Amino acid sequence: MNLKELAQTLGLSQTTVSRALNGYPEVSEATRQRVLQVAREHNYRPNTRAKGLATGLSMAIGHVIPMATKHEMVNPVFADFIAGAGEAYARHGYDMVLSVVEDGDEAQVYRDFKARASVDGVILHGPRMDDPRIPLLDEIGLPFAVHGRASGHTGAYTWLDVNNRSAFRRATDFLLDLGHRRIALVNGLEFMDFAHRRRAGFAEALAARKVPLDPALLRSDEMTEGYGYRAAADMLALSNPPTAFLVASIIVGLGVRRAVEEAGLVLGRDISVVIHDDALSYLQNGTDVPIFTATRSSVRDAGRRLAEMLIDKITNPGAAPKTALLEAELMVGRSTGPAPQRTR
Amino acid sequence: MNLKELAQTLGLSQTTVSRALNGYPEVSEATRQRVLQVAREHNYRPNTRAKGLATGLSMAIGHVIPMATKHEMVNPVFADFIAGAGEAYARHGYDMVLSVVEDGDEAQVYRDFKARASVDGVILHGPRMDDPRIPLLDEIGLPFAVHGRASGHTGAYTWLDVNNRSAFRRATDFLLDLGHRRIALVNGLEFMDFAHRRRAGFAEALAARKVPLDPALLRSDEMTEGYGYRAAADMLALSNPPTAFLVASIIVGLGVRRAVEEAGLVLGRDISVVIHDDALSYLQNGTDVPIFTATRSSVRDAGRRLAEMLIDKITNPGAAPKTALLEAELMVGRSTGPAPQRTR
DNA sequence: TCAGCTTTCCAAAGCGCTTCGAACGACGCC
DNA sequence: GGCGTCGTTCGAAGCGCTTTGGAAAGCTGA
Repeated sequence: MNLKELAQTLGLSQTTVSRALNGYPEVSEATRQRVLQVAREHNYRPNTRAKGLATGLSMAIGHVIPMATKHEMVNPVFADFIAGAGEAYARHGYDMVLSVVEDGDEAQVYRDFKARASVDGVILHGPRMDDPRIPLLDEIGLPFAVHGRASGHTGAYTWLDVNNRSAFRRATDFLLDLGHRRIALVNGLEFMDFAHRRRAGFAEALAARKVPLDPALLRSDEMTEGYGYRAAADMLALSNPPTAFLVASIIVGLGVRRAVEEAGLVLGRDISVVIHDDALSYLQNGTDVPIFTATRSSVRDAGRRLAEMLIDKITNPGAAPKTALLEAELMVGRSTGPAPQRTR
Repeated sequence: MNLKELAQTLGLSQTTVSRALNGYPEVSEATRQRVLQVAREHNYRPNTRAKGLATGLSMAIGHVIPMATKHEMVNPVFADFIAGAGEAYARHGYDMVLSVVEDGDEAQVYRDFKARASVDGVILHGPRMDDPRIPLLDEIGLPFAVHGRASGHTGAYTWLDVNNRSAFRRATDFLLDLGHRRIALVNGLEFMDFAHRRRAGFAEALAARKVPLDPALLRSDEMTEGYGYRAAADMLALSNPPTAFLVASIIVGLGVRRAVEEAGLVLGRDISVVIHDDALSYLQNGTDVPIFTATRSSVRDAGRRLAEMLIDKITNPGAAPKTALLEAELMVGRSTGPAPQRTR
């Protein structure tokens, strides 16, 4: 059933039917109701492509999923982010189109999106320090919103980020307050902007208390369980091991826990661990008392909000870019405790 | 730059340019080269919607992500499946469109996909026993391919599945061979087809050895870490606890391990655990020796293959539906060992 | 009654592409 | 020389929708 047929069965012109369906005022309430009624009966939906062609809008938003070629790793945080964004899109009638792409080929995908006019805007994931994609998108004129920020980029753009620096500063302070002095940072890849900021927050807190930062206690890699395990196992084997770990994600945290337990140590007594928790739906950090003490910020929520911000930007192209900086909650769980006395 | 402009700059008709770009034979090699050259220089890409409108194809494939309303849970396996499928789509010039939807509203999404002609086919995720979506898609005439199968559905359709029954039968046999007699099954939700088949394989193996199946050792729920923990903790507290666990996924397995270790038991010595491992990129089951003994089958690979199968079906609508049954590998890791003697 | 509004509806153009049917030379053949 | 054939190119219709610019009908007030 297309518009023409629908108009015929109604005995009206396409114009009137189209207007009735799209809420234009120049059609009487009576005919509008009649049109809506019959359209519903026939489960009529306007053809997306025809509508898009006529309006010049695609009512779709693109997400480019970069795939780390190194480990063929897909960021597990995506699933939840996209679930959140998807809710917002559904509410506003947008489709979500995904493009999985090898790490370097993103630029071409954005150019294609624009040239083929297949999306009205894109969400930029995993921004790096001084991310080249931001000027690129500005240049090709594709509206975008960034999940995170890109330090080093001057100029306004729409973004939503967790305050990673303050979160990790607070987490470090928390461990320092418990008496820990040898604190390890098991970070993500530090060319990623969020990891860079986390490290800054960590360093800041140590410096404020004049606690030296030991390079032997810094790790940075892709956030897998195996990485957490190896990093923690290595550092626990040091002659002067850390008493606490600050860990980039719950997945890495699971690896750290494995190493701790394999070393015969007890989490929350011998070794304290604070993670950053994205509140992933399938890896909840405990239901009652959190397993891990954590800086917490829902990535699904971030998806929802950032999608709204992008839609807003698309519908009001003139407005100044909006930004949102979310503070993470610091939730105390069972993985932290006072620093053990120096008897080990 | 659109076709009209491109044709003008070339001094050719749109027809000729279009034909040159789409590889039709009735254009001389000389002009074709010239057209390709100039098109490349201007980074020309045909407008997706216009092309789709003209051809009647959308060159897009839909994925509906059902979101369990109960726990707002998003299946973590998606990320990897989609990465695999995305590769195939990219290779064949298809876009991937995602729709996140609450558990019950899927039917409407499929109807919309068809009515709006926004996709050429869909991938069906997480089939249930006797899944109503299969007849629905048949009825509305939208090509589809199922990741998994739906027992109870007669009639041919395109699917790709892991042989869950044989995988779990073999895993159970493996544990039985090690002397285990009290084996617990920490399964997924059993109205899901895969979980149902796994349970069947498990029961089959026990029956073949005349080992009674104790209902107290059966659990079934959404596959989260917390579920694994609670299920294992509960069962370990029984007066007659299991010596081995057969676990639905690595995430659930992590929870089981937590419970085992919290009970002061050692994995692979006191308690054996076999998981099903989807080879998730961010939760690798060890790099060298697997942490968990596992039945293993890459879900990313499944995504890649099933996407190819669907594209094949879309391009050859006449052909009989293809199916693929993958055997999981049984990989021995460090989480299993001989059943402990009855001294505990 | 009639000009002047409103209200309600419509015909047709246009979005950017594909594709059918036809035109136009050039060529070979009888 | 006329005719069919082949290779190459083009004009124009059509995909399903929105939207502009009217037009017809109904109403108002002088």
